[in-house]
Amino acid sequence: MAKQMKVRFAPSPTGPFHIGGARSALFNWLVARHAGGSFLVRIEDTDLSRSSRESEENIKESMRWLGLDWDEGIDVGGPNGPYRQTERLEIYQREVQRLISEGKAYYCYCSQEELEQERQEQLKEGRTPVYGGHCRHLTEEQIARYKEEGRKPVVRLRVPEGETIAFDDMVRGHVEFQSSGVGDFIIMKSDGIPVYNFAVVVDDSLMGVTHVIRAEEHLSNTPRQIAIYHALGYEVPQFGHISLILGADHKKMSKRHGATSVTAYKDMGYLPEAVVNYLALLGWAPKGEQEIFSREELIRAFSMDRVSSNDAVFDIEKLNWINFQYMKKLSPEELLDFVLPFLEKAGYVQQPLTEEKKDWLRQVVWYVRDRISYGAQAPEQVRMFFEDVPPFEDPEVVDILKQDTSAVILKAFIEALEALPDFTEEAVTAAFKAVMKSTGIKGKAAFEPARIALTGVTKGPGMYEMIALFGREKTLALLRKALAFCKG
RNA sequence: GGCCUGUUCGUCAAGUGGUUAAGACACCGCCCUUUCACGGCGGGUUCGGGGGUUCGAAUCCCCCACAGGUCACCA
Repeated sequence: MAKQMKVRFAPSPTGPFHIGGARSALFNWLVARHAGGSFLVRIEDTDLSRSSRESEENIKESMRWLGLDWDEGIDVGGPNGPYRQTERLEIYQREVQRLISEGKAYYCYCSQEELEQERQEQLKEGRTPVYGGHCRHLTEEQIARYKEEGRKPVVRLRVPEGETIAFDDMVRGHVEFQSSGVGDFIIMKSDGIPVYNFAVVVDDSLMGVTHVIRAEEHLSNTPRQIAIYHALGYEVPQFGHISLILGADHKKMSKRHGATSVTAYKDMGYLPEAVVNYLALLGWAPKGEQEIFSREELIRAFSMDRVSSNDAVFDIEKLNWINFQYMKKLSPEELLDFVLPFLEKAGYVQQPLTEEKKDWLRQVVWYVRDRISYGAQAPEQVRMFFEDVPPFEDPEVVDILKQDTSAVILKAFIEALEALPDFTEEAVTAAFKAVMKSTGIKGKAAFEPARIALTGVTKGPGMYEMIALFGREKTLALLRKALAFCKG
């Protein structure tokens, strides 16, 4: 029986959880859930100066928000812990010592200045910058001298020369590198902390990871890591390098492209299922023509052989459309709950809410639901319920109000509404229709002045329903004010 | 600069030697509608360029161009 598949997501906690990282995590998660394998999360915090617990928390919180649960790793534990690299230092040191004693790694005393100089020379000659091997075969005397100088050594891997390092990538197919382009690279820094490539290999091996699915930026690290697997005598896993997410300018997504963190999308009022759905479609193509996938459907349909190898531009418009599709599925109660924080932030409502107010809000929000793609768009769509009508200044608006028919129809509307016993949508509709018939003013000439009176603009959702939601008092006050403007 | 990866509508993409080159978002037009939005219907010189191979190439091969990634005691 084949070994159970184990995949992992191993972020560095060096900032807010990036949308690209989320996609890597998602693909791993989908692969694991599809195959009935397990999903591990490990924290790669060996860069002491840039790592923070705050970032780690943000990553975990974001993953939970997206619904990407993991079976082993940080927080949930497991048989291969600890799952934070800074807590695994002895393990790396032990493995490094093993390599040194086996002659597969060695101490290097070259200073950073010396290395930099070497690098510059190679670059100038148009060659791949690799370590020249100065410390590959040091004598006891040389070592003693270096120590006397107070030099702190790093440890380098002895990479076999003249070899071809090849692997079959799940996304890219057969990929080859020459070991001469790799050189003896550093596996442990002079402070005794292993370098990323080394820690990754040790952890993935010891933790039993079978498939390494990560972003393409790691593709050129892979030959180095394979060299480490070989030196350590561990089995090399399957690799799959997924493409990068680019901004609209086709550059790698970064801060200047606006929202790049998962938290930012959460805060803008995107639904986690929608973000997951969109991210899945970015770089992966399902077989049929379906676009909207539930979590279960994604798990069932997902496979690495339909992951595309070219970079993908992040398209917020498509995300908006997908989010809109998911928002349409919400019930009035769910929609209000979802949108309420944005209304609060806009200062439109304040907790606690009476049942009556809540009921009204539910109707208001439901009324504008097909104009909202994501939560943060809600306030501007309901502003007429909470803010004063802007002054009539726009020439187009003034023009309409100054038409002769405008005053006539507004006056008639006011009278009809005043006489209305119930201020329901049906009653309001009937009253308006009657007025249009009696005055002979209809269509734009009837609706535009009324709409302007009530909202200040010529565009917006259905008017009868809005009037019913406004209520008698507000509606009449606004109509009278506009009528006064018409005459004045 | 070296190495690696990539290049099908504006964007995500299907496509694996013979298709009218799917579909979705966006865009444009029409319909619906008091308006806008929603919804419905319809539209668009899309295979980076050049050579091959082949009866036939988006699909296979070579060259070029462009883009991205990477070459740290970062991950």
